[in-house]
Amino acid sequence: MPRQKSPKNGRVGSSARMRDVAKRAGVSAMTVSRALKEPSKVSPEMLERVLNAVKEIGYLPNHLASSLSSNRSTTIGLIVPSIDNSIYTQTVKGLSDVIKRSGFQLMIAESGYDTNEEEELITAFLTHRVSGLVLHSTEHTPQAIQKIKKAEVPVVENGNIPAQPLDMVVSYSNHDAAYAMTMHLGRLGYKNIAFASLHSTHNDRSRDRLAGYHHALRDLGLEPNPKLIVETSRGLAAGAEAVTRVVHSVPEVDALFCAGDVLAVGALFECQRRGWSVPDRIAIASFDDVDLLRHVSPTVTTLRLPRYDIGERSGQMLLSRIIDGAEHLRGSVVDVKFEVIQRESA
Amino acid sequence: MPRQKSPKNGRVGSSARMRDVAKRAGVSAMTVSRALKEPSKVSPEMLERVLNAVKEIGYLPNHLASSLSSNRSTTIGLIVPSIDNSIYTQTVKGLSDVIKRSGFQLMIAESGYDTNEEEELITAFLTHRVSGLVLHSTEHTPQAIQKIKKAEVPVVENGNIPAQPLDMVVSYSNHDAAYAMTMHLGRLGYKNIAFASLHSTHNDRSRDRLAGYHHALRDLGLEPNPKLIVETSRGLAAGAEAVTRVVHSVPEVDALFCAGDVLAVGALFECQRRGWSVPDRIAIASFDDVDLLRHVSPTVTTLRLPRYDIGERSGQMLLSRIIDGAEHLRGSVVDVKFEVIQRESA
DNA sequence: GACAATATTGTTACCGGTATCAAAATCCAC
DNA sequence: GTGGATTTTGATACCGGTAACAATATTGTC
Repeated sequence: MPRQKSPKNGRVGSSARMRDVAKRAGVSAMTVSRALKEPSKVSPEMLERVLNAVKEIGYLPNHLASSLSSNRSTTIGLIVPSIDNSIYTQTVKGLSDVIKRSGFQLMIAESGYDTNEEEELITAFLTHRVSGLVLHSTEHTPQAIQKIKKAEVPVVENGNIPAQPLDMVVSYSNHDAAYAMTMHLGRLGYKNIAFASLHSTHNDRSRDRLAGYHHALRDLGLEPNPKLIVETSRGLAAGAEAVTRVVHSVPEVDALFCAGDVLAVGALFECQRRGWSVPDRIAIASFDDVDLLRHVSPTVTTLRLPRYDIGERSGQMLLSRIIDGAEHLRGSVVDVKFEVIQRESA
Repeated sequence: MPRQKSPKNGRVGSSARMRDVAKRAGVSAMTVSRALKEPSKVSPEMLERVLNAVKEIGYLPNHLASSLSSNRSTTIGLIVPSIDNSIYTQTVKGLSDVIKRSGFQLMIAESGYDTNEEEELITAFLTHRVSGLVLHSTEHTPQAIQKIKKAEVPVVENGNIPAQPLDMVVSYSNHDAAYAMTMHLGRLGYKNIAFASLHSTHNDRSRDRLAGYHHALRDLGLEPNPKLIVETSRGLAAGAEAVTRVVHSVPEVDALFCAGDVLAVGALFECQRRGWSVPDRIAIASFDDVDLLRHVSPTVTTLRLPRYDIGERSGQMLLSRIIDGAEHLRGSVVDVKFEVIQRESA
């Protein structure tokens, strides 16, 4: 009779093991495992005995052991540039809502718009054996790319449509969106359209937006003017500053396209302080449809980007790959729709 | 000579194991483990050989195996009522910044202000063997409490100062904060102070805020008037609605304390639409110092709650318990400071 | 009622690390 | 140079599950 295998005396009262449940139910550990994971493979009476024992003992399965043994985990890693930026939180929520339904857990980390930081986080996630990754970025270090390829983990990139996707992509095109809004302003008759962007993020998203702006100017037959391009930082104050600077260098400016964050609101407040009529003195357009833009006066013309949907779609595709092994999704690029929302400010 | 123990043919190219590194470096697996975890316990030349082998093979340690074997994990679970509410994201960032430095990972989930949902998430986190929990809530189901106690996991509660803490607490007092702001309004001479709160969250936080408001009225010698209390939903529109409703039922109202979310901004916009002067016709005060409140005109009087600090402090205390076994922290309650920020709106 | 097919349960080895203790190497003082 | 203390390395069992296969029970068919 093999006595207690583990002579460990310090077993914490906390964690009952599967074999404890098994003993209590008078079955083997394997039957317990099956009862919990594939109830259909177990006879009804066994199932009941096991479930009772689980409840009596207060057994909590150990996901670490389970994942290690079965070589599959139920965690998904998400890396966003910034955790406290409302732009990303909607996407996070979309993703969270989807994967929660499948019993997956989300590991979230923040890269601070830094690809080296991102690489470290990817490494950390891989050591935790996440079964999928969502990267709200389309720029990565070569090492990061290599590690991901080697780990053979499905990945979704968000935030832009990259020229060379890592794997799957769900995003709008920053180029196309900026192009659409600039064209919209041009068709409304504005001739001196300024462009404000965030200098803190010299990434492909900013560059593509700027390219879209230039592309639209060309198609509109307008002369690009470097003085109409303002780089600024984040926040309401920065939006105000953008107005000040562009008006100072180009007094005849008649429209300002704020391509990021809440810049447009800051710009609008600055115009109100100056007593300027928007859009008569200067039109204002924004990039993201934050709630606020509908409630200020005048209401602000902007782009509607389906940020929640992007998270949701990303989650669905990732889970299809992980759970159903949907290999046909490998490398697919979903270019989601956006639309220009015309309001009072332009 | 024991040949390859595992006859498994389908080893994915992805994951080299510690023993692969060991073989390459010509040492035992145990030496590799020590070289990576406790380099001081290994001779310099061994260390170098191991690190080279790690690099050559591209070895990524397996945290699942490590945690299982050592019976300690490096993940921390965080449950917030809502992922996309900016109020919580600052706390999340504070926590994230701290634990990232220690190499811990954050698992984040959203309870939707529902204690049953919270219980499920707590269970899920415990199956993942998180080494600590942060709950942005102070109300829990009895089962949730029981599971946490049984698992013997350190916990930090945020969001309020509960009468009966689960373990550690880092928060401001909702009662005291609402009391302070109401007293402030009273001392400024306002007599008919209305109170707007969120009906969607019938939790202890809302109740304590209301209690603080009543307490202050009593101390100010003001008669409480049920008609001055408005319950509303979230968002800017709700703030506007609060103004409309309270003015309709109590025309002589001279101050509105918006105890949540961005209600105050919505209320302010509504006043602007009506052409009312703030604070002459009606004063407005808010509960949280969101950036916006400093940029609208008039600027809005509010409370400054150290939300980032709360996350930071929570992380520090949790890590002390986990890493240093700082048992003296068990049950400690940190009542963080807040302050009234007087601006133009009151 | 006999036998093959199927469903149910159990046994054993292993997932990839680490705790523990034993063995070997190195150090130090006298 | 010797013996004991200390440091460095290794062998082995085990963490708590599951895959794979074996053993047993049940079912269906003619």
